[in-house]
Amino acid sequence: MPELPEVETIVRDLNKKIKGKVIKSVQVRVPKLVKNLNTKFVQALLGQKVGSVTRRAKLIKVKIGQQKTLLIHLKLTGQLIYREKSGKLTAGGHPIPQDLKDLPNKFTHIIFTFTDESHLFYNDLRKFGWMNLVSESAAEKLPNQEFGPEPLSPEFTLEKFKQVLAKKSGQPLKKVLMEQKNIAGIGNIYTDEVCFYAGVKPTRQVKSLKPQETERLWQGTRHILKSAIKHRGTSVDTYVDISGRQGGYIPYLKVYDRVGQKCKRQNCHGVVKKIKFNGRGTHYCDQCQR
DNA sequence: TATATTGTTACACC
DNA sequence: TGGTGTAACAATAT
Repeated sequence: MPELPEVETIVRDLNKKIKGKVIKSVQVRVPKLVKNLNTKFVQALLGQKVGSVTRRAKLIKVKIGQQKTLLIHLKLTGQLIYREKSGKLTAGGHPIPQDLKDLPNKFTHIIFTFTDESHLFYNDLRKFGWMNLVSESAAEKLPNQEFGPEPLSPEFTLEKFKQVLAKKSGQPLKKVLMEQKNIAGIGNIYTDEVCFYAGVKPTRQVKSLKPQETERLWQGTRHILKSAIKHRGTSVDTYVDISGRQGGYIPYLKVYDRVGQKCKRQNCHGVVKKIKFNGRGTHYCDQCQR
């Protein structure tokens, strides 16, 4: 499921692959995935040149022509897959999920074709994702009302993190870390991983955190997100990059999806537990997380 | 067939 | 009015 590191990986790849290409055709097979869909959606895209691709939280922003931006949210199971004209997937020997070898497949809902006959496929098993074509100015303004600071930006200092926590001192840690208005881009996987890094249970009340724990949470947020980007994200579900390759961060997961397995902390003999908390599957080691 | 899945949002409530 | 907490929602696999 794409969170900040997975979306960042996709954005970087899109910049390499589709920036500068001109849109030749757009096929919308499942209309509900396009917000404000009308005849102008396709019309406004045709013949336009793709500009730079950026990210805000888990939202992908694709500049279209001079004045428009295409917003894309992958939600749980959205995939963007880029394919050259030949249609052959060249992942350099990496394994490709069977259903991605031959596209479009039954989960392909939107298809962009560029003038060089390359394609960008939007696949979505659950159909929870969406895209929306908006004016560039709207794209610049809107996200800043919806999202807190980017955790990897220079503005996300320890002081800033403390301020965010101070406003939510009565809430449980996990809830605060996952709320996009507080900090942008962290989802269920990386929340659990950050809490493990800091040696703190995700269920802790924010106001109970000691200064040292707060600092480790801040460090952990930055360290883990950076590391996950370096390894091109985590594929626990359907996530793949735009070439169909899975992310390489799975071996580095300490608690997420490791229920019943031995704690990876040195000298800790605990076993990873899984509970339902804040409505979500939550993983931690109760030996070394306090 | 019931259930789990998760990011987002609608909505009830104080 | 605004903050908060809960439930609903999307569709599918198992």
